[in-house]
Amino acid sequence: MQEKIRRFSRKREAIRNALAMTKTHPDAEWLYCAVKPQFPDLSLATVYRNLCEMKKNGEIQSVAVFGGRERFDAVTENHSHFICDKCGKIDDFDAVNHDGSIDKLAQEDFDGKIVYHTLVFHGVCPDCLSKTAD
Amino acid sequence: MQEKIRRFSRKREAIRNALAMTKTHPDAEWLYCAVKPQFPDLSLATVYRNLCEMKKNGEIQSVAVFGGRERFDAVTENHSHFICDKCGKIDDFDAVNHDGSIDKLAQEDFDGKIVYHTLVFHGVCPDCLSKTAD
DNA sequence: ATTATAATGATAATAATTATCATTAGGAGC
DNA sequence: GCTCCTAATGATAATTATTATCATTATAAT
Repeated sequence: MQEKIRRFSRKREAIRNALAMTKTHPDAEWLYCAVKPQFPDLSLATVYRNLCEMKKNGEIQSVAVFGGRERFDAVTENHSHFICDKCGKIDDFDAVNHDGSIDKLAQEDFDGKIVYHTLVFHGVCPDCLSKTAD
Repeated sequence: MQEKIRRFSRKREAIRNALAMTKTHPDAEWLYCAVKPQFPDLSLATVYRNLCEMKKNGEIQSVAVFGGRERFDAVTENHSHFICDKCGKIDDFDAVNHDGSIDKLAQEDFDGKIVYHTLVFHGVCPDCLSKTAD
């Protein structure tokens, strides 16, 4: 089967850039709203399509699913995340150092193939903590 | 507000046991099918309700979401997982040793509250690898 | 400019999960 | 045992994120 040739798309670029520019690890709808002003004829389906494709290509990664919504990250280098289970905020979490070596370690004595890993800390963020202090 | 008293429920027990007895890290529907023979009047809603509640209580944990379905684990002690991105199989993955100490490490210099973490390796399982070998 | 087809918009379809509400059952008190 | 309160449930409708469909548009090679 012939490999599909990939064409340039200004909307895909805009979606990619919007994702790269935020640290909120947004979902599809957030990105739709972010790019919509620049391309008023943007369709939500296009956002989903491109996110799915860029993810398959390894250009972006899926960080977590919160409240049934998939959340994305333009940074594909190894880094861990913190997710607040109260408000759903997701932050990069570099306090715990871990690089690709953990994948190599996992690969030893394993017959399958390790491609990547996710390390996600769950808890309550500072903001929600102070609100809960009743 | 009065704390809701929790009553015993034989169906909840059956769901919990079905989850404890498998190593497949199943989703709600799988558990529904597993418990249905024992309780023919079981409703899928009951499975969802109890999974949600036991998760909130910390009795079980959610391991990952694959193909839009949430997958559960009765084991709440720290252990990592491997998920095959081809077939969705999820296995315990103890090759990489990590205990609760990583949470303590993460907690240092962090103003929020760390509750737990998930470490999930993604890749292709041995079975799918051999099938792909064309 | 012509042409092939990748990408898109609009929307219908799908599917997992949640909400609703009338009914059933756990368990405390008698 | 029986009564009562209400947690738990079954059946099903509603919600909602995501995916599929298909006619139209845009990319880029010639």
